[in-house]
Amino acid sequence: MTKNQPVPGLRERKKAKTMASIQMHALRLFREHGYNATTVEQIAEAAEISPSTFFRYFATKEDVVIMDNYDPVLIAEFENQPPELSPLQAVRNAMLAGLASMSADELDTVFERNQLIMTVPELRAATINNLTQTMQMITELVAGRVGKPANDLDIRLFAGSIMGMTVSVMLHCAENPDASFSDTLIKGFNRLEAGLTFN
Amino acid sequence: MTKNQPVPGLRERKKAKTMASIQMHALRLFREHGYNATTVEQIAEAAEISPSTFFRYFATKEDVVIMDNYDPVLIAEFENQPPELSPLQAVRNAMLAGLASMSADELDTVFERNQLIMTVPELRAATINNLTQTMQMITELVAGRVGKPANDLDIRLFAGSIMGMTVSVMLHCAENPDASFSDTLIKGFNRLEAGLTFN
Amino acid sequence: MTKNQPVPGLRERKKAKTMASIQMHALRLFREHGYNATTVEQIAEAAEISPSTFFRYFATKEDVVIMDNYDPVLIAEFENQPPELSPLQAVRNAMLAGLASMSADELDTVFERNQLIMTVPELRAATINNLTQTMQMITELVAGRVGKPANDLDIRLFAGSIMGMTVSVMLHCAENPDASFSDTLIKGFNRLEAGLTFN
Amino acid sequence: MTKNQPVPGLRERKKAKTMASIQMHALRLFREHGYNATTVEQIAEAAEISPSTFFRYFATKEDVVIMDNYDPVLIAEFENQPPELSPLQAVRNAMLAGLASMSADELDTVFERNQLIMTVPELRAATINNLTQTMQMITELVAGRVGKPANDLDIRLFAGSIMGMTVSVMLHCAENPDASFSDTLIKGFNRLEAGLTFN
DNA sequence: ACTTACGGGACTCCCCGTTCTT
DNA sequence: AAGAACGGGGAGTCCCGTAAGT
Repeated sequence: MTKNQPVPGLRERKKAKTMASIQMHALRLFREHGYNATTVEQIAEAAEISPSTFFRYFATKEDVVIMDNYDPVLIAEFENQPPELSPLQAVRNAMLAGLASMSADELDTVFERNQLIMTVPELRAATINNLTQTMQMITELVAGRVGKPANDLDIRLFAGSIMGMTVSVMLHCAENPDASFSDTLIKGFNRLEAGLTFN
Repeated sequence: MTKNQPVPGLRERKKAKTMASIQMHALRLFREHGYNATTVEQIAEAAEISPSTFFRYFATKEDVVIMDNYDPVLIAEFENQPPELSPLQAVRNAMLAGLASMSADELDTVFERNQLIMTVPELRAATINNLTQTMQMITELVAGRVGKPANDLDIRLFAGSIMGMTVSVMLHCAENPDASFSDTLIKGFNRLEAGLTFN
Repeated sequence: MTKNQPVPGLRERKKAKTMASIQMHALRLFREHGYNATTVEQIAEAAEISPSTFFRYFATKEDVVIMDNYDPVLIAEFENQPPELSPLQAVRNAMLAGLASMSADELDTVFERNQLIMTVPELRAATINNLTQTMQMITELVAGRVGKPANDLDIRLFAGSIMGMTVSVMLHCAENPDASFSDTLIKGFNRLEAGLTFN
Repeated sequence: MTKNQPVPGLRERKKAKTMASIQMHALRLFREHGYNATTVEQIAEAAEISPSTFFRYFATKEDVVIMDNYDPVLIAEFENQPPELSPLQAVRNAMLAGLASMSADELDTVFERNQLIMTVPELRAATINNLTQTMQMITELVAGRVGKPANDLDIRLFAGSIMGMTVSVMLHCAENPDASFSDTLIKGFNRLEAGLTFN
């Protein structure tokens, strides 16, 4: 299975390039004219593809903003966490490691996307829904760790709370552009760990 | 405007009746044919109104499922909570009191809607987004209690975590029809209070 | 019920006018560029409406060509036929009377449409399907006349044969522009009456 | 090209097998989810081919249902009919002989397809259109028999009437699953021969 | 006040041509 | 050379909102 890695195939690369091109043009148009005011047709034209090709790459207009490759990274990092960590600590470390592995450029994009997402209601809804799925994956990994079934209530509550906290972090960073994503996230985990008390 | 509260006025009542009728027919159609397969036109026809009237009562198709009157209840209950309670306890008690104030019939409807919501992705997204707004309100109330601004990070993290936990509860109750909403919610708050640890 | 006739309502008239306009522009474009080469968007633009409005008036692109008001005329004429006529004669007379009631202009349009229909395979298929429904109606009327149920095999065979013969007439007239529709139809009925023999 | 008829060649057989497989899966999916609700992509996946390969075997989605090999059989049988028969009798015998040459299994498939075809409007339209072409062929053969040009009106009327009658037979058999195809067809020809009279 | 007409955009699917791969 | 992937483009459906009628 180590084959196929070095040569991703001419086709794959072109596909990835097209996808990136669509995303780039879309984000630019969103920035310039707003999300709702930009039509798929315009994006398609800018990216020099047909509207139907757009939908071949992204199932919905929202997906251009929502989609990322954070999940596999997150999973990989999580599985690297030493077993002596509590589940909460393991998730925290995995998320931070995921962020740390990004280049400055990537982080900038993440930031801009976050801005957009938190501003446009539809996008926010879609993202949160997406996060739910991410958390479902976390659920399964954590379940493995603590030896419980994935549909266990406690595990679910655990994952849901982290998700909700993360949304708060995203909101906060969208409103406070100077705030560091990582730092804010750390604070969030700390508060969860402390039982959400106010001193 | 001499009309008083107890008699909401004939016009108001008719409006409420129409709204309830739309909702009833819509939920029935969703149950029978699925959410996406049911068009607004079909709902309008079933409720014997025109499609445009539908949009006078509900801004979007989603709203038929989403809309509820839980928010004002929640606020009222929250403001009744004694100040010696911690914010977490106050929110918990308010939510439970809100649930307790419902009739068995209302609870049934809530249950059915919850089932639908958690099954259909669009509805789930919309609901969670809606919950975000509810939590925004909670945020403000809690801010008043603890004497911090509403956009304070800690308050936000607090509200977000509760929201995420609540989503987990809704998901769990949708999958386990026998589970009690209140009981599950209590467990959720307990876990938050305990710092999301696994013994 | 005699009301509403003299004043068809401003709305109705506008609707009828829009419909006629769409049909006119569509047929012109089909004539100029061909049926398949003409897109709905072009028709919409020519008729100064939006594409979605087009589909409000005609369920499919084919329907612009197919739709006519011949059926109610046919029914009315059929019911006027004296009962001593054989079913075959009654249908023949009704069809001929329907044709005779048209103005020269209308007949021209019918001719042009017939030309188009028989040339474009999709249109032909749709028309024949449409004819099947017309014949279904004939079936019911004839059933009433001869005192048999509408799903009786003999009645069906009767209606089907007439339909098939009619298609032949349409085809023949499309290829021979000088042939009279009525005359050819009469010949068709005569042959059916004679048992499709060749002397 | 020394290969002979009895052994159609390995490649041909594989092609036929793929074709049959596509058809089988398609009909199953149509039965289970309906014609319109089934996409070509789903059929392709079920038959384990790519969507584009689907279109290599069948020009359109409709063709999966429509296509049969009845035409060449019909022609062969027709040419075997003794010249003393009337054209109507010759066609009837040829059609019946075609049916008689089928195995019970084949007849079952024909039946099921007929059911589907008569139920779904698009398929019905396409089939009838297809029949028109079959009748065009009959036309030519009959023209040869009676010594007239193929575009002769009488010949056309002859063919059209038979086609229409056949559609009625198909419709009737679709609604009455117990009816024998052959018997019903015989009745149809008898009525045509008798001049479509009612006792 | 309630309905109808209509616009427009998202999205799906069919079908076909071209290009790439094996 | 066969077959798969990729892409284009048009038909058609539905949602939702605005404007104009009644």
